[in-house]
Amino acid sequence: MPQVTLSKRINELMVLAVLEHGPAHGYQIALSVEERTGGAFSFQHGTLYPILHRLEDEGRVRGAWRGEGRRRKTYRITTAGRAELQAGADELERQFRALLGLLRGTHAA
Amino acid sequence: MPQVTLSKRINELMVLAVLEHGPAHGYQIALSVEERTGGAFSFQHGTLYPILHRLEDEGRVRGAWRGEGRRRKTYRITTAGRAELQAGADELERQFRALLGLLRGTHAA
DNA sequence: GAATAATATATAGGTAATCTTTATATCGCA
DNA sequence: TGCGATATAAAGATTACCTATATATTATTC
Repeated sequence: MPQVTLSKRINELMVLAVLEHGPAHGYQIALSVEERTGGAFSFQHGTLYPILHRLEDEGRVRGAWRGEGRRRKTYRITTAGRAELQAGADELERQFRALLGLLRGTHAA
Repeated sequence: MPQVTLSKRINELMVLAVLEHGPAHGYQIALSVEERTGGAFSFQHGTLYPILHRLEDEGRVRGAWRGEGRRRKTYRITTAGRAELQAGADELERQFRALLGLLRGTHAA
C-alpha cells in the first residue's frame, strides 16, 4: 500500500475545478488557479502543460485547437473528469480534516 | 518562485506533530500517524527515516540512542521544531481552505 | 529450544513528479 | 521595430517517494 501523497492529485483536481467553471486554455487555467486561491497556489507552465496532456490522454479533459492566429488549445472537462473532481474533492477533504486534527492535537473521532 | 507543493511539508509536519505529543522513536511515530489520522495517512519506513535524519540535521528534532539491547533512537521536538509546527499548521490550513474553495466552486473572499 | 513474527533502524536503487530552462510564435503597445 | 505579455511545448536536472534489502533484538508459539 503506497504512502498517501497529495501534490499530484491536488494539481490535477485544481485543473479540473477550473474547467468545471467553463472551458479554458492552459494559460487561463494558470491565472485562474492563482486568482481563485488568492495566490495560495500557482502553476509553473513546465508543470501545468504535462498535466493537461496527461488529463487529456486519460480522457478526463478534451482539448481542441482554436483555429487561426495564435495557437491556443482550449480544454473542456469530460463526464469522467467531472466524476473524478467530485470524488477527489470529497476524499481530499476527508484527508485534510484528519491531517489538521493531527497537527492541531485534536484528533477527531 | 517555486510552485506550491504540499507533500514534503506535510510529512515533516506530521512527524513534528507526533513529537509535540511526547518523545517517540521512528517506529512509534509511524504507528502514531496511522492511528491518529484514522489510517488516512501512513509512512513507509523508507520515507520516514530519511525525514527524521533531515529534521535532526536541521535542528528541528533531537535524537538520542537508547542504551542497551535493541537499538532505538528516541526523538524529541526542539523549540525551533515547535515554532515550525505552529507556523506550518497555520499556513497549511490557509492553503487547504483556499484549495477546497476552488474545488467546491465557492471561492471565499 | 527453535522457528517465526513483530519490533526497530538504515540505505541503495528505481521511478515519477516537479522545476528550470530553452525554444517557438503571436499580439498589443510604445 | 522592439519589448512585454500571451501561449504552448519539451528537454534536462533535481528531488522525493517507493521498493527492496540488510541487519539485529524481542516476544511468541510450537
